[in-house]
Amino acid sequence: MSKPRDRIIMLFDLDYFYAQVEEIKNPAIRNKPVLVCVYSGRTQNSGVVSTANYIARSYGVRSGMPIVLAKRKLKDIDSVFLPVDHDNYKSASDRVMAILKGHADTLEQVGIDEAYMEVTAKAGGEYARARELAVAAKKEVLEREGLTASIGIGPNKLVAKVAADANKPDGITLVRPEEVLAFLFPLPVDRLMGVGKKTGEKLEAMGVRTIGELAAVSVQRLREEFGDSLGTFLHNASKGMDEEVVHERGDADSISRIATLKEDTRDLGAISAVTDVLCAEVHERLRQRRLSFRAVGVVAIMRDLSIQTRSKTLSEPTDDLAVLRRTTVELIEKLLKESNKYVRRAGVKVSGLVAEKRTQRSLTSFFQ
DNA sequence: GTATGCTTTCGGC
DNA sequence: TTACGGCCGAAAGCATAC
Repeated sequence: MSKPRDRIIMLFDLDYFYAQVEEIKNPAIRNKPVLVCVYSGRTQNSGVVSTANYIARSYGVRSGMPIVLAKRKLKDIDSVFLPVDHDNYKSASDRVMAILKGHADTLEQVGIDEAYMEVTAKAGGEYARARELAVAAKKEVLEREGLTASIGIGPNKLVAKVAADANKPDGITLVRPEEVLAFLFPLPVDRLMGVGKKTGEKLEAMGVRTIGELAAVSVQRLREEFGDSLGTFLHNASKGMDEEVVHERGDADSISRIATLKEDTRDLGAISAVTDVLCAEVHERLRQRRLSFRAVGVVAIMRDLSIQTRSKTLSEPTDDLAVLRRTTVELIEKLLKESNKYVRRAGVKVSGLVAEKRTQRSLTSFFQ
């Protein structure tokens, strides 16, 4: 068994990304609360805040907050509400990621505004040099794109991620291996990636609030409470141990579209009318990437915001829009049969994506 | 028992 | 007091094959 060499990993995280891109596009809004929103189209202000700048956050506005609630928090404050402009954010993101590649051994983009950077070789294994790389990356992104970012540096992805969150916006946080425990222990457990609402509440009930308190619980106890997988993960994470490798990611391996219905309904025809459009949009994206799909999934977000999904794997891949539509309707029908709730939003997803083979047309269809 | 595949849920951004 | 998007990947949970 060979011992893996010590790694140095950075997490690069663009600050309040969508809102920051909007500030660059229109600098006049920079000194006001800026909220980039997803408008669902159901009523004038139905939808949620996707990203808010730090001025808006100082009034209590948060990502995922209903727009109407954000409006209430900003009553009588001169604020800017903008709809998402995904194409613009994507092109800014692409340019930033291209810059980051030049500062890393390996770049793993996560979402539109974050990337893990393995810098072990580039930094020669030295944290002081890793910091210089972080400074250089931030400088180049600021000079070329006008965007600030926050960076965490540590011995693995888990520590790098927590470190990046420790000093935002426009910060660099470096945690050397010998500093990991002192850095993590005072922090609340939910700062660990993988500890969300559910796990956080369960830990709270066990009297565990901080990462240090989590580290004091035996791995046996954690495995009893959370199962082998999550229990082992929590134990390792509490001590800042993580072996996840930084790997470049290819294109997404699923394509999905979802939309909010004009009104809640259980009518198959009304829902199909919407999913037919979503299917066509998914199909267009498949066509652009020259892909066939082998699995189809539907999702329904019900009136009470609970989520139901159904999916079906086909016997062989296809690129046929009619098959996509038919399968979607079939799955929605099944879902409605198995739930009595009203549907608020409906979505379609294809997965099992494979490079399109030359479509083998049957003799009958060939002669038709 | 282990490996693999499929469906559904969870949760980050 | 309520309020409420659109993506994505990972993992859980279960079934089947060997």
